[in-house]
Amino acid sequence: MLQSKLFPRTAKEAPKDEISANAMLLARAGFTDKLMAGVYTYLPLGLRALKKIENIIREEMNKAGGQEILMPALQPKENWIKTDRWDSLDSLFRFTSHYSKIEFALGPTHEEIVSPLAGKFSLSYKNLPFSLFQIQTKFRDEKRAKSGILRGREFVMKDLYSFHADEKDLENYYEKMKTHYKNIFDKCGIGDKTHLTFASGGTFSKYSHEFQMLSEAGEDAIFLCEKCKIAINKEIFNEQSVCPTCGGKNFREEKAIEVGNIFKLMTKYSDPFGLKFTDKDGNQNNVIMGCYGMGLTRLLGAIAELNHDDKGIIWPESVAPFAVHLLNLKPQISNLKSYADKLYADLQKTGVEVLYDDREDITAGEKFADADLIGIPYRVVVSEKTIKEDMVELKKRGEQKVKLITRKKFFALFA
RNA sequence: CGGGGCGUAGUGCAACGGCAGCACGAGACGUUUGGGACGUUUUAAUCCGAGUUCGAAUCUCGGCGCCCCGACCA
Repeated sequence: MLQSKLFPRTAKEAPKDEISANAMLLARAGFTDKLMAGVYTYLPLGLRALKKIENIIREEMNKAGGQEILMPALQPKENWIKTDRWDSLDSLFRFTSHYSKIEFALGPTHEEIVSPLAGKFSLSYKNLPFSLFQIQTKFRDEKRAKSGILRGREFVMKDLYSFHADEKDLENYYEKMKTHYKNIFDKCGIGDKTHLTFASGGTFSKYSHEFQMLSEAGEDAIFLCEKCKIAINKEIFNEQSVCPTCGGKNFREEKAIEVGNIFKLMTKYSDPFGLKFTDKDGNQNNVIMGCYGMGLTRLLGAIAELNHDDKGIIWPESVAPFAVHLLNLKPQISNLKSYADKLYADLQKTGVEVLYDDREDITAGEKFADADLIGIPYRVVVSEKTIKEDMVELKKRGEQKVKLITRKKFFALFA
């Protein structure tokens, strides 16, 4: 991608109404644009990063045996009446068609859709277990949208629903899903900071689990067990201050961002929708369900929140919108231009994603500042200095040292 | 939903009740070019509606919007 054509340009100052680090940096660097409170456009750089996260999640959900589907965001009132959530769920967006007077909801989650969906097809124990997931835009009428993309009224979420013949099978799958979630956070570069957290299970199981990433920007308080590094959330902590995993009693209170959560739904949704299966003996039983959520846009914000300095974002390689930021300090000098153009073309041929700062009449300082702000992992500089020695200058974002290496060595990094 | 703060060029900030100004950005010309360069010049704004006043960006009331704290968040 040529930076001279990249929409939009970066901004020196953050919008005055953004306070949180993720929102200020993502806005300045041109990743996001706010349309209204809690509603954001994902610009080319932001969408690229979001797609990286999406693919990491999709790959892991496929490994978990999930089958990807796409359910409607526009949903009929009746489904929500059946579960009593039409009136009770504050965050449900509801509206009426001007023509037919039919009432609709905008989906904040999809138990009300996926449960009857599964129930449309006669299930036997032979079909179970199976799981369905989607990556889709959700709508929640938040009382208070906040912290940039961390809590939005419209956001992108992965939600997976699993269907089982008995509780034991759900339990097994649920445990496996913890590992898949951990893999995702590891791949996104926040594994070290993200802790499995015991949370209230509601009326159907003792606990649910959250995945909480330590951050001062977080809105949740968790209590981290000093012994096993598993956490329990405030609600649970008030009831019992013993670690459910290791029995430890020493906790450290931390602020954290909830980047995922998983629930055992049991029959809470199969019940109202009559989602049953036929067992070996020909009896009809309720399907046992689990659900597993993860906010992609929130994850993007959390990663930016965790990985930045005063100059900009420091993207993990797995999530960065590009792998290499190629800076030509003086594109108006023709041999520098042809050298950098060739490097750009060769990188692309090798399959390296590269953002090429080919802009003329922009000072070197501004190019460096933009590179720091955008936060692409590898910065490669072409200048009179480097071309003289037929070397490229390489610097990793977040590190101080700059080194001159041969083209060959540089390309070997991406072999 | 309770409390607090704030709405002025594209962005960030000024302006005692009395000519809306500065910087950045964007455009033009020239000089520059390894950490957000310089000169000349052009461009562009008072959230909406009432009220008080000779006169309102400024005061009052209402609305709308945004941010923060809290509550809430299957």
